[in-house]
Amino acid sequence: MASTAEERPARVSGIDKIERRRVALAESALKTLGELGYARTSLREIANNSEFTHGVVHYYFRDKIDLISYCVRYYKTKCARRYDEVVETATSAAELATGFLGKMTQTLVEETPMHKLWYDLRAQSMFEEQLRPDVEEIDKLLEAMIWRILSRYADLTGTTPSVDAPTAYALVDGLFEQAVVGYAANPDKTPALLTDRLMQVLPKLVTA
Amino acid sequence: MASTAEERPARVSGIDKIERRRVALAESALKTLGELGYARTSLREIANNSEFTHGVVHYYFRDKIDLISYCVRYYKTKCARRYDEVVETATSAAELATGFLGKMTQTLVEETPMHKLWYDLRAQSMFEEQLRPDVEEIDKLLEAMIWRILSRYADLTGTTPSVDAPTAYALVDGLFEQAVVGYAANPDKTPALLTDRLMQVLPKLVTA
DNA sequence: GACTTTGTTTGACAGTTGTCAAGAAAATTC
DNA sequence: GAATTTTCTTGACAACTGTCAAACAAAGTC
Repeated sequence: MASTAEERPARVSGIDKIERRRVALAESALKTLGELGYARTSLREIANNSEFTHGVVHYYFRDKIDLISYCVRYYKTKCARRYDEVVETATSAAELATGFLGKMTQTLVEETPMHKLWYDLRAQSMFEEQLRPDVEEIDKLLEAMIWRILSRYADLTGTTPSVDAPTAYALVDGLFEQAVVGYAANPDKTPALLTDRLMQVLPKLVTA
Repeated sequence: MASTAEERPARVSGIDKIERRRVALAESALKTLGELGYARTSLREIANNSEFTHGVVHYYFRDKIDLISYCVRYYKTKCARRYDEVVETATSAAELATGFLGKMTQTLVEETPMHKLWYDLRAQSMFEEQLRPDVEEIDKLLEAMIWRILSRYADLTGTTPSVDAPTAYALVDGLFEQAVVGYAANPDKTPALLTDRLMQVLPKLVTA
């Protein structure tokens, strides 16, 4: 839903320009959102932390939800393919596991604000209906992502997944969310703990 | 942290009265918070949905965080012992499993707002440091709760848990959170799905 | 029954929020 | 290079926020 794009009589090159402006705004907004969270982030705060004025935000986005919604969808396109390379290039189960866990702890550490924001927005979507379609879409993407990994893992070990895709996603996501929440209090040990726990769990998700 | 209780020169009976008032305020606040979520709930909204005026809120709580903090701790005392009876009375693994799952789907359905609020607050705690100690405490309580169930389950099946307590909690919590988020969109099928998925997973958390 | 303590109401404050509109500036078109 | 369209700035608005304090009511104390 939302995010009006067409409706402007401008020439073709203008649409691209508008889209690029939108992306710039979204990137700036995501930075602020990641730091402050949904509840504490205002349009003015977003504008202040960017090179734009608060009026511009309203020129490119109908309202706040439109902006957030756009941000969420923009963000999704950058993250759900994170493990694709690992899945495609791994030639053994161990290689896949270490590659997967390496990338996962890496994004946990390097993109903490984005993950915090994601769990925040998913929680908000329980109260704000307008966010629900976007959140649902991302959840599906992430579920598919986990499923690709697990399928490949099963292939490489000569086994088959012993849980369905939604279950696998919920389990892995539970561990990852725990790590994201715990990372603030304990940034040193959390990545290793996550790795350890996923290593414990992964073999249990397949059966010979 | 927070929630000033002593510091009042009142007589003993007065403290109880104050505490009872606090509880009444907290219960009212929890109702509103559960419906609207943390971000959209203001002190005035809380007061409006109660028999009190917004001034009273400030008479019993130093500020907003103090109130929320109190609410969270009050809420926790009512929920982390939810499965104790089932754990103590079950005489077989099957009985324990069905009892546990029954209670879990029941609370999912009957106390949805509270669970939504919990996940919301946990997300907020990533951005609001003052909430962190309370959230951490509840998380520990819930972890212990899950661990009691899993231990008993292992006893009754003559096995031992194959994952540690934080892992078990993260896995079960992942499934439950998925159910809470999904419940809004699909209240009919979600409880059954949760039951099914937990039934798949539970046996995998123990080894002979 | 006067007096003090405790509890509550009410109204106000300063700040912030999302939203919008009028007009300046820049870009584009002819 | 004038006219027009697109982009941006600025300032304003109404509503809402957390907080507080002064006036008021109730209860308890001597």
